[in-house]
Amino acid sequence: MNIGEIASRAGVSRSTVSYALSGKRSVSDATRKRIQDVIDELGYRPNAAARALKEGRTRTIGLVIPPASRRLTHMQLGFVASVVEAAARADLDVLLSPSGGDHDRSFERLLSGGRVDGVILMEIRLEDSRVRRLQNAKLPFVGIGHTARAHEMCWIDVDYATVINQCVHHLADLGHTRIALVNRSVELMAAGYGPGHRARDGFTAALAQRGIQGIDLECGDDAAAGLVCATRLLREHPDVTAIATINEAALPGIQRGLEEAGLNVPGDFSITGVVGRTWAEEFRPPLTAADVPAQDIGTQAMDLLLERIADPTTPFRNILLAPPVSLRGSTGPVRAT
Amino acid sequence: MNIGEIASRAGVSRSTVSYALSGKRSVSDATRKRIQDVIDELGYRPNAAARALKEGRTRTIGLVIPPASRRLTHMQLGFVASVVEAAARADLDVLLSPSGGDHDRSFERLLSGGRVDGVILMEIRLEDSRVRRLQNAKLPFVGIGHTARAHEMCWIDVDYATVINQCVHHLADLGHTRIALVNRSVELMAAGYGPGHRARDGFTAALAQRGIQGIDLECGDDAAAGLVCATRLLREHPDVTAIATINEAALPGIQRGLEEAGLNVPGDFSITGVVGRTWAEEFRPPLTAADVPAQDIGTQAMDLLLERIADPTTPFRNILLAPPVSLRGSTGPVRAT
DNA sequence: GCTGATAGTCGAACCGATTCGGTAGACGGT
DNA sequence: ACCGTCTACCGAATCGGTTCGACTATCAGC
Repeated sequence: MNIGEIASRAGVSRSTVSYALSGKRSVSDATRKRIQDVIDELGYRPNAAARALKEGRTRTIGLVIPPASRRLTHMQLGFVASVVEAAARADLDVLLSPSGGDHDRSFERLLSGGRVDGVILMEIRLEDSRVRRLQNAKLPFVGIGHTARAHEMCWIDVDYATVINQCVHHLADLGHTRIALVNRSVELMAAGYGPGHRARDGFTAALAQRGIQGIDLECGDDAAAGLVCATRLLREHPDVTAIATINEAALPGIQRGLEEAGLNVPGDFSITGVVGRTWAEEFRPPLTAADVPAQDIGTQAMDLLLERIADPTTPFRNILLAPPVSLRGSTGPVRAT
Repeated sequence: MNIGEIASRAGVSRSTVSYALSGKRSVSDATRKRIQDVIDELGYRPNAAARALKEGRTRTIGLVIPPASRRLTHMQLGFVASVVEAAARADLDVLLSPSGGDHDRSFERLLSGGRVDGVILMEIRLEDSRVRRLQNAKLPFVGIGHTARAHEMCWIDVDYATVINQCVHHLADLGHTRIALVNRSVELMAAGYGPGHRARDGFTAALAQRGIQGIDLECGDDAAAGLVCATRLLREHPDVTAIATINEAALPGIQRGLEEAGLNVPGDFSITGVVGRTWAEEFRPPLTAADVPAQDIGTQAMDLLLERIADPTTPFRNILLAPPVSLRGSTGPVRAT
């Protein structure tokens, strides 16, 4: 069932049906009604591929998420949810591509001719070949995260350096002088994952500013790894009294590790995190954390993308967010010994 | 840049380029190489819309998820992740449609001509108009969940009735005689959300079988609601000593409520849940729960869908899973008074 | 040397929409 | 009566692939 079928049943030409639907030219009320009746009766829906072919756009955007094997953090989930919601508001569909590596077939297809009108890229590494390939494909795209060369693309990102810097200052203000940074996984760090490296930079800078010492740890992205990491930290560095982390997924495990070691939070030990807003409250005790407005970030990424799709020649815009640290129950003054 | 451009640069006809790429007719090695060189040089990729138009299929499936406003449970997230992964393995793309209601534009687009080859539908209600609309559109689809009329469609589902029944029996075995069911939200129940109603049925049946009494509660799908729900339960029904719940999202709040009331789990109070596998371990204490194999379910849903796409006339298959209750640390014998 | 099979290629039709140019008829102004 | 303007509609081209039928050249079999 195609537009020709509708046209012949309504006794008009195909172009008239098209104009009746799009309203781009005038069609008499009588004709329009006749056409609409036929359409309603047959349940006709215009073929999306044909329309996309002719119009040269698909009204679909691609969203590149971390590979399915890796569980999304709450923050990433917030990004995905808000991008999807923003796309729905703009009457756009979202094509999901779970791909991290270079030669991911799903990513290949995204690049392929006219599959999507634009792409939002998540979990970007400092050196990320996907960026170059999107540029080569001349596909408008926006990053949630950015590469080492900030100027080469349009992005929105959390300022992990500043955020971790603030966390360390907060802990130092409370008297902590031995602080550990629990970073993302060894693999991600080795792959040059931006937030991890920027967090490390912010951590090192803050330590220097306060003249205190820190332990820099990498930790797998799940609760089990967090438990192992916390346990080892307490054993190998018993003088550490606080953790700052950007590793959301490890947090429950870190907490469990502290608990199993008989440490009370915040009485004996302090933790700060960087987590999606609304999630910090779900910890016990509620987590002192930089509350990342994941909803806003997804929405703004979508806005940036729409802008680029509308006019691909606009200069790249970069948005860096450094949400302040919200004080909750997981940090306190260092215990008097 | 289209196939004609490649053809003329390689000095062959468009059809030869097509055959060189698809391999459906023989092309001499020399010609194939010449074509491939031009393609590599120009970075040509066939237009997806044109191919879809001609072939009559898009190699894309639609995944209907709950509206973006509602946060996905871990279990649902597991479904999404595994469907996406399974689709990637089958070289299919996934189009996301966040839609619960009837007249969701994103769902409309999914139905529209040839947008997707098939659909996986999540969070199905006992009466769900989307099912009828997919049937009318003659679009192959598979439900993760099912309607009141089990025979009308192809689906895979968790047997919430049996699972909750088992939970209650387990609690009763431990001596609990006042058990509360914490169900999903009032809104979902009112909308006829299947798992909620089936869980209630299983709960009622188990109570009758054991000759004990229960409290049937509805609870919003987040931690805050869980806290409120638990607090009120303890106040209004102080004789209750155990909770069985299918409400994953409320669990952290329920735990907090018990904790704030000074109740020790499992010493004073027991909890059982129905949660995505791997998540039960992340609770403190680890949650006695029916571990839903969300990964398998997504994968199997995909298999069912591929089967239906390949042959839409196959009889509907229905798969009902009742994962056994895994004993962990959140249930124990009722406290001697 | 004739026939038949096969490999390699081309041209044209086709998928289902959109859109441009054209035209018939109605209507108003002069 | 003539011209210009609008409205309402039609026909054909077009988007970029795939695929069928046809054609040529080559080679084997007899």
